[in-house]
Amino acid sequence: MLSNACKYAIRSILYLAINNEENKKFGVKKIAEELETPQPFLAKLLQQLTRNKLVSSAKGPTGGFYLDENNLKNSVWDIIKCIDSTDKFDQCFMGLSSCDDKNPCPVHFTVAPFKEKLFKDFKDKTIQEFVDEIKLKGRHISLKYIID
Amino acid sequence: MLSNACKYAIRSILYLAINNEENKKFGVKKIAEELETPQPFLAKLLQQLTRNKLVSSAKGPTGGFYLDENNLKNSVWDIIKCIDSTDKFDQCFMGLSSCDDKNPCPVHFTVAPFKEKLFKDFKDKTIQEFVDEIKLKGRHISLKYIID
DNA sequence: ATGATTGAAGATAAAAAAGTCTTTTTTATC
DNA sequence: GATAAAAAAGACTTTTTTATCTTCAATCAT
Repeated sequence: MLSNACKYAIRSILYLAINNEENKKFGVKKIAEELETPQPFLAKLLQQLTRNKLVSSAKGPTGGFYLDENNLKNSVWDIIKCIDSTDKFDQCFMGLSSCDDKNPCPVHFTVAPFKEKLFKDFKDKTIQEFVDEIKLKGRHISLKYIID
Repeated sequence: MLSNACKYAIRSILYLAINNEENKKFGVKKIAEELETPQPFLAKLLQQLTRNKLVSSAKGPTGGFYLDENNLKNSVWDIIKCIDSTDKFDQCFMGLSSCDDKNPCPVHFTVAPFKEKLFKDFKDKTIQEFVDEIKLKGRHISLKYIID
């Protein structure tokens, strides 16, 4: 459903949001290591996110990526729009060009409520709200410090 | 989640199952037209399905593809295994290499029950049972004769 | 000032997925 | 038997996705 690129992008932004502190920035190297993603590929993605104002950046030593107040007001949906385009979410699981409650594919009524829930997570919440919930509920977006 | 190839394959088999009649066979051209899929691409897929005994075929004039009794005992899951491999279903929606109830990604508890339901549809039912339900409940797998 | 560090940008490469084309083989029918 | 219709097989092409590499620009620290 989501491309690798988009997964990396979402997790990067969540990583920045979770570790967000006044004047703290993170280099590509650090982020790529934490999330276990290919570094140069992630660099390109962060550039794209920065161009689209989903992430903030500073060059030079002590530079890096971070989220400002406005960045935190975006949604996960905005990230998907930026990297993947959201077409896939409208498309039928079975590949029918038209699939809805009236003319449902065999799994339509399994997929539809799932999409509804995802939309609630991705569209309605800001990044800030999203990570507040992540922290509250103990979700994770990196694999480096898993409790087993 | 499913590749185009796999969607075409599933819908082809469902098409054959729905229209299954003693001694009735369907050529690639017919199936591709009905399902609105690229014909030569579908031909390759049907070959692959035939090699793997998910579909039966007969060459020569009056030949074509059809499902025999054994073919109807397979599941949609078998088709997915044949065309796509089922790895994607085990993978985390966010791309984490380990994501489960203990160490869940932010959308794990949204995705997990959805997968459960899909598995019930795809793993537990035979093609025959699947299409019986399709007929009973009025689902569709082609787009050509949609009631609007 | 200047050099080290970090992001920005663009070109390029590799791999996977999607799709096409051509030739061969089988077989029913005339 | 010849012919035509259909699947089988394999090579080939195109597009998309994923990933890398190299050069340039900015800027902090000394």
